[in-house]
Amino acid sequence: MASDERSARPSEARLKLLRTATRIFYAEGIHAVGVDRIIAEAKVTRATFYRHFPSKDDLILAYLREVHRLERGMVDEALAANRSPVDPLLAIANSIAQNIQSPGFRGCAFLNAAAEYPDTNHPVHQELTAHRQWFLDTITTLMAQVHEGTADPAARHFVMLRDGAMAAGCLSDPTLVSETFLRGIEGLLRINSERQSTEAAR
Amino acid sequence: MASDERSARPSEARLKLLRTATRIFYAEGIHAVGVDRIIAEAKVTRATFYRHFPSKDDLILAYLREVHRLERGMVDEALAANRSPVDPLLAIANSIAQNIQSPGFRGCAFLNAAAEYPDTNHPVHQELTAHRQWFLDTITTLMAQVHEGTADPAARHFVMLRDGAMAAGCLSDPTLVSETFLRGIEGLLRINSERQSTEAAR
DNA sequence: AACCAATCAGACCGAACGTTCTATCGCTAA
DNA sequence: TTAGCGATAGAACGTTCGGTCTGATTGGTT
Repeated sequence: MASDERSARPSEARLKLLRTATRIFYAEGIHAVGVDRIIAEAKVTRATFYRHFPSKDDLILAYLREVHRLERGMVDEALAANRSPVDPLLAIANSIAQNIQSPGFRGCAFLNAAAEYPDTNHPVHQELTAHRQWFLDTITTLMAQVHEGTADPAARHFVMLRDGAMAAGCLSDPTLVSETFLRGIEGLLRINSERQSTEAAR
Repeated sequence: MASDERSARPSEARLKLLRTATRIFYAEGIHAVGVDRIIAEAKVTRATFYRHFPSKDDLILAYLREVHRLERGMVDEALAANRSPVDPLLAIANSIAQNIQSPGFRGCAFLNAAAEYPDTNHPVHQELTAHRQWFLDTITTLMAQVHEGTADPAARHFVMLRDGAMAAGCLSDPTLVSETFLRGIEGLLRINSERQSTEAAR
């Protein structure tokens, strides 16, 4: 039965739409680009667009989910090549640093979206909040394997450095930002490994 | 001569416009709010608006300059009560932490603007870049009084933590974010003070 | 051959966008 | 008093916004 393809139905047009939207939304912002622009660059008609996405908001959500999928893939790669417990964290940090230095880097898609959708009840805001929670949870789990006692604050520290690096990466020299970020992560992981002795005095 | 008031001419209407724009732009974003909304809430007519601001972009620039003025005032306060060299840095960090926890906090106005105006040639982008450079320079100068050798990377580290804290402050628990931020700053300043002995081996 | 879903082409909708216009009002200086 | 000027009010500009609708054309399945 060839008609039973509801699991594998990428629908060429939908793919083009999503690819185009991802590129333009990330590069130029969400409110700044209209539906006309996207269907023009995707070489697709209005009717086709509204067949696949009931509204622009649905396309925006699909865009964020696509970026989430890509980032999750990056994390999974770092997880797959895990030798010692701290390696995945360093691998993720290196991946972030590499991302910042890559051409066309425009910051964190989710932080950018948060700036445009401050209303916490808006689906877009909730989508990005969910992504951030997933990332924090992932880092916390990894951090717990380095030092259980301070996993939570250490993970929050990691994410804070990441957020700062991603935010500043396209506003000043990406190389310097990456260096600062990696130095910060190294320091964080070093302190977290050494803390066992000093923390006992508290 | 009462006509010679070109230095002190706030022009009630202009003040209302700027105050309203600052409040709404910061709370809801820039592209998301139109001129209609601002003149309605400021209780001012279109003609009056366009008398004081040639275009919406000019109002946006005035908004950013206003926020810059406020932040500069905060830094000046921290500078005024300087006892030891590290005190101003801690005062600034505390002020940031307090800001994050204050009601209505919506992140960094300049990072939010950067998300909406990625074009580096746009006046708005250049305005926020100038602000960020000023802040980095300020922190670098202060950091140089703690330890000259590592002032530059330490200042970048400080700013990165600030950016991360400001970005995340309205996306998760502000109290936790503030704590994480202050812990990070404390660690940074402590390391920077202790580094003299360990850095010699490099 | 007949069908059906997807795509295309493009006119069309009301609303909102940033901006300009005309005209009136109220104050102050000459 | 009057001339001038900034603020007021509000209609209107043309464009773009997100979204709908009609109708023709395609291409694979039955």
